[in-house]
Amino acid sequence: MTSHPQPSPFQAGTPQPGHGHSVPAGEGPDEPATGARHASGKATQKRAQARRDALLDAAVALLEDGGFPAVTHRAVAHQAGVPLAATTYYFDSRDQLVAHAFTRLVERELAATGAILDGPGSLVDRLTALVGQDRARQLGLWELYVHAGRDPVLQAIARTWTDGCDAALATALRRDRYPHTPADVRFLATLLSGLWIETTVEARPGTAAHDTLTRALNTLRAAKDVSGRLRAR
Amino acid sequence: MTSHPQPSPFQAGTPQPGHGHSVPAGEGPDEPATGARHASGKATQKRAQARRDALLDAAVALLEDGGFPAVTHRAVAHQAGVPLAATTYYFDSRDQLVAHAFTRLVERELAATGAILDGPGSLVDRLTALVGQDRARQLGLWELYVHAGRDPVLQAIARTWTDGCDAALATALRRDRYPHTPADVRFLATLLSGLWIETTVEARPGTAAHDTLTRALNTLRAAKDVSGRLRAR
DNA sequence: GCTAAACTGGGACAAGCGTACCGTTTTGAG
DNA sequence: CTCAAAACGGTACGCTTGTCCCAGTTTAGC
Repeated sequence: MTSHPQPSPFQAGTPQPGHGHSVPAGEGPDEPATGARHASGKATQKRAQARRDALLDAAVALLEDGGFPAVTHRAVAHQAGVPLAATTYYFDSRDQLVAHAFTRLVERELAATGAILDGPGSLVDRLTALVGQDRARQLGLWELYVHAGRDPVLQAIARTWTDGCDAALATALRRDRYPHTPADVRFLATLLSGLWIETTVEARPGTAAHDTLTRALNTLRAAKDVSGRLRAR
Repeated sequence: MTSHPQPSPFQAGTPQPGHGHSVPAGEGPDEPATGARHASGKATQKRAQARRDALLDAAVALLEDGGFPAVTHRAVAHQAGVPLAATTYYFDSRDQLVAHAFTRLVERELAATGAILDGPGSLVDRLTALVGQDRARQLGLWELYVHAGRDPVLQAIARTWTDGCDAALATALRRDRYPHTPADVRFLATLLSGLWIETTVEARPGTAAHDTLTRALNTLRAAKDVSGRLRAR
C-alpha cells in the first residue's frame, strides 16, 4: 500500500487536531499525555478522544473480518458511525490510521497473551490455547505483521510484538519452573510463531499444535535432565 | 473487487479460450471440461498458451515484489507485454488469475526449496540459506500465504505448500542421516516456518537463524544419542 | 476462394478509492 | 455577551481499479 519513501513517519504538517503524537512506533504511542491542550477544554477532548477510539476500533474490526483491503476510509467511518471526513481529520492518512490500528491490535494481543499465559492450566495447555484464539483476529494480526515487513514504521511495531511475546513466554516458563536460558525462550517463541501462523492460516483439525508444544517443552526438561545427570556423575 | 452478481452475461462460461485446466484447487466452477476445443488449430493453441504463460509469469513476478495488491489487470498486462483485454480474455476474473498465479508460485517455490535442500553444504547451512533468500519475494510469499487463510481455494493451495515443505524437509533429513520421525519433521518444519517469517518480516541482523537451526538439529541427534545410550544399558 | 470461429486490442464504463475543500456549528476564554 | 479557534460534515476532485464492449485480424475447415 502506497510504499511511499517518506523517511519520517510524517510531520506535523497539517492543521491536525488535538492529538499531538506522531506515528505509534515509539513506546506508549497512543494517548501519551493529551493533557493541557492549549485552548481545548476537557469535554471536547473527551469527545475527540472517543471518536479517535471509535475509529481505531472500527479499523481493527474491519481488519479482522475482511482483511487488509477492507480498511478504507469510508468503511471505517461507516463502522464507527462518524462522517467520512472525520477519518482524515483525526488521522493524516490511511497509512497512519493503519499504523495506529496495528499498535492497538498488538497491545491487545500482548495483553491477551499475558492473560492466557498467567492463567490456569498446564503450560502446554495455555500455549495451545494461545495459538487457537479467535481466528479472525489472528488473521488480521498476522496480515498486519507480514505487511509490516514493507514499512519501517510498522516493522518496529512488529518487533515490539515479538519482544513482548518473548517476555511473556519467559515469565510463563519461570512460573512453571521450566529451566530455560534466553536462547531457550527465543527457540520456543520461534516455534510458537510457526505453529501460530500455520494454525491460523491453514486451520487444520487435530491436536498437532498440542503435540508439538508438548514435545518442545519436553525437550527443555530433557535437556536439563541430561545435563543434570551428566553433571551428577 | 466489484462483487457483481452477474449470473451469466449470455452463457455459463464466457467465450473462454483454450486453456484446459480449471481453477488450481478443488474442482471449481470455471472451465469444467474445455478438453479438445472443437475447431482450434495447434499453432493458435500454442500462441494462446504462450500468452497465458506470459500472463501467469507476469502475475507471479508482480506477486513476488509488490505483494498481493500489485497484481492488477493493467500491471499484469503491461508486464507481460499484452493488451489489457487479454487478461480478462484468458482469465475469467482477477481472482482466478491470482489463484493460478499462486499455484504456479507455490510450485516454483517448492522446486526452489527442493533444489536448495538437495544442494551442497551442511544441512544447517542449507536451511539457513532457505530462510535468507531474497527478502522481497519472501514477503510476497508470506503475504499470499496469510491471505490464503481467508479464501478456501487459496487455503487448500497453502496446505499443499506446507505439505510440500514437509516432504522436502524429510528428504533432506534422510539424505543427511538425521534420525527422524514424521513428528520430528513436522516439528522442524514448524520451527522453520517461525524462523522464516520472523526473519523475513523483522530482518534483524545476526546469526540467530543459524543458531536456532543448529540447536534444533542437535536436538534431533541428541534425542537419538540419549535414547541410544539408554537403550545400550 | 469462403465462412465461422478464435483471437486481438483499443477504448470506455461505473464503482470505489484517498484526500482536500469549505461553509457551518460548537466550544471555551475574555 | 463576543469572537477566534477548533471541530464538524457534506461534497467534490482526481485517480485507479475490474470488467466489458466491439470492431478488426488471424486461423482452420470446407
